[in-house]
Amino acid sequence: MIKSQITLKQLEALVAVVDLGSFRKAAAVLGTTQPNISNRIATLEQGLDVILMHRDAGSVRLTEKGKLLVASARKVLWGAEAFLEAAGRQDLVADHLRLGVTELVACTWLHPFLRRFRAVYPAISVELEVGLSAEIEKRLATGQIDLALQTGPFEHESSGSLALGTYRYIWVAQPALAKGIGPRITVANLLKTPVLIHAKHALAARALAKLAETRKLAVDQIVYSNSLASCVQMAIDGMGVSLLPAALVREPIETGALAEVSTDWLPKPLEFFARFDRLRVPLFVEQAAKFAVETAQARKD
Amino acid sequence: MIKSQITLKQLEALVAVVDLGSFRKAAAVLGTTQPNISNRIATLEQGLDVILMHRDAGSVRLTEKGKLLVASARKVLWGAEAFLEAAGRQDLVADHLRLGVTELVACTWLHPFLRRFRAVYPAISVELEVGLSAEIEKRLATGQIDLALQTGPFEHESSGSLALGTYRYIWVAQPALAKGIGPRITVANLLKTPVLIHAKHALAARALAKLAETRKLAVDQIVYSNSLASCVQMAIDGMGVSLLPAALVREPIETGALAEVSTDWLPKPLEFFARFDRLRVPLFVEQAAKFAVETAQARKD
DNA sequence: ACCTGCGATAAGGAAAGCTTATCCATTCAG
DNA sequence: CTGAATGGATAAGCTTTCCTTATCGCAGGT
Repeated sequence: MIKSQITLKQLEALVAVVDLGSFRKAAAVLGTTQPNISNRIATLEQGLDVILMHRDAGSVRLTEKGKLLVASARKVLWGAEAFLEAAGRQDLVADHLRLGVTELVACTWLHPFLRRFRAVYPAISVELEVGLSAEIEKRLATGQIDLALQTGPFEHESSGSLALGTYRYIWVAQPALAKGIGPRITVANLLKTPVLIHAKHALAARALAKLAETRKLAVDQIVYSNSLASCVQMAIDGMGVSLLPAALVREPIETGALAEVSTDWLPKPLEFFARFDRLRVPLFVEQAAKFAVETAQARKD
Repeated sequence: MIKSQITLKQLEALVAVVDLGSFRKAAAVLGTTQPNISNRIATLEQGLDVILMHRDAGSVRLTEKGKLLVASARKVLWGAEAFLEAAGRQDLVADHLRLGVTELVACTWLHPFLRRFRAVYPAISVELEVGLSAEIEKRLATGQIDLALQTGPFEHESSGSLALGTYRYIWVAQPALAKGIGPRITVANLLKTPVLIHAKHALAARALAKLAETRKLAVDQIVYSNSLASCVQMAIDGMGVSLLPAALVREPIETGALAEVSTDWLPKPLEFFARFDRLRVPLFVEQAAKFAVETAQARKD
């Protein structure tokens, strides 16, 4: 038995204030008024006989004890969310999923993934961020996002990591250009035409550069683009051959906008993972990671 | 955010009803009235749109979903208790500690242990049970007690287990009897007088029996007692020599009521452990186990 | 059939929780 | 230095929830 009138609402108010840095914002998010939040925090403090935060007009700074208690309060709320899940009422869990994905994910199965997630968690708003895998990893490590759908390898380990499958590369070019190059050629020949490649794919781009160096190949021009979609477009426009994940160019190949170029060399396939911090994150994030696995599997090619 | 007005009180009512098997008892324990409990459960059910239990006058049976949710509700409440602990307000956590101990513990450091525990958790009532180690282990395995202070070895593993130290045995007898036997003798000679031994100490009693068998020793009489205190008393009364944990006979030896008998054989020391189910139990049980370690250490001899 | 023990229900009152309106302190611009 | 803007505390009144007392209907045991 708990001989105290602490309330889930009070704990909710506490973490909202801490996360948003302001009573008024917390009130807005929780759908109530600032004085009410003020009251919940004050009641909590009185009930515990503890000062949770110093509020000098314009700033809210947690006390040491406050920091401790916020962490503990989060666990209680996750437990409550898990309870609602167990009751099959995910619709009553309203929270944010801060999601970071790479462009390849965004261009392939992100949409069906989000549909699936929203169907199960209609009340959870998704804050989406598309970026380079390295950027996303950094934000995951600093706790700025909850779930990362990104490519390996990683600098830091994360306590939760599910494999999403691999994505093979292919060389593609505008059909006219491809025909000019011929059916089955060597990379040596390929490099005599401009190459469009995604800079961020550290592995693929570096592997190609190393290959050119060790084999002492002549290189016409390599265009690095931070945007995969741009690579596809430039390839379609006939600017050169491009090394791209097969999944990304399936549609332009089917419509004849691009043609595959067979060569004697391809980089290792990309490996994708759903990553999160198992200790720091509510249950629905883990669930979202599982959805990602299923969605990615279904879309596999 | 939780878009539901589930309340800690509701969850508390739920687990109380399940644990006590009755709305009225739950009301009594939670310090309120039966209609109030009725209301809390009903409100919870309506809020979740779930039927938690069937109540045919005179019996309360959980539904399948109910069982699931009770487990989840417990976790939330443990989280809330942990929150109060983090706030340094253990006094606001009122619960039961169902404690099983062996007689040796009860006769040595149980009291200081309980004092220590009550000082930190004044609101937690302790339900104490003294029994044979095997009995206690069984009750721990079936979830009827939360914490066991018992001797190894164990039939089943438990997810939480802290070593409490070892207790060596010594042979003792009434001083007059001890003097008659002599200062340093063999077990062979010792067994010619009646031996008082604690049946439950499977290891010690069995070791002695085996020794007698392998060495083909003549045995006068072995008295098995399920009560350690009785062994001590019978030894003091001069009924024979007794093999007992040293800690238990320190006081009668100091007052001269008993004297140690040196022999060429002693069983292996008793090993004590504090055991609990880490997954099933609130935080204060783990804390209690730590107190047991410290208390046992302080009393070590 | 009767008594006993259980949970559900109804009605009134007590105690929260919430909102509107206002106040006071700090910060920053001009 | 001043005035607007921002952010939290406070007061008063109202709404809602929660809790208690009293009573009912339903089963099982005798």
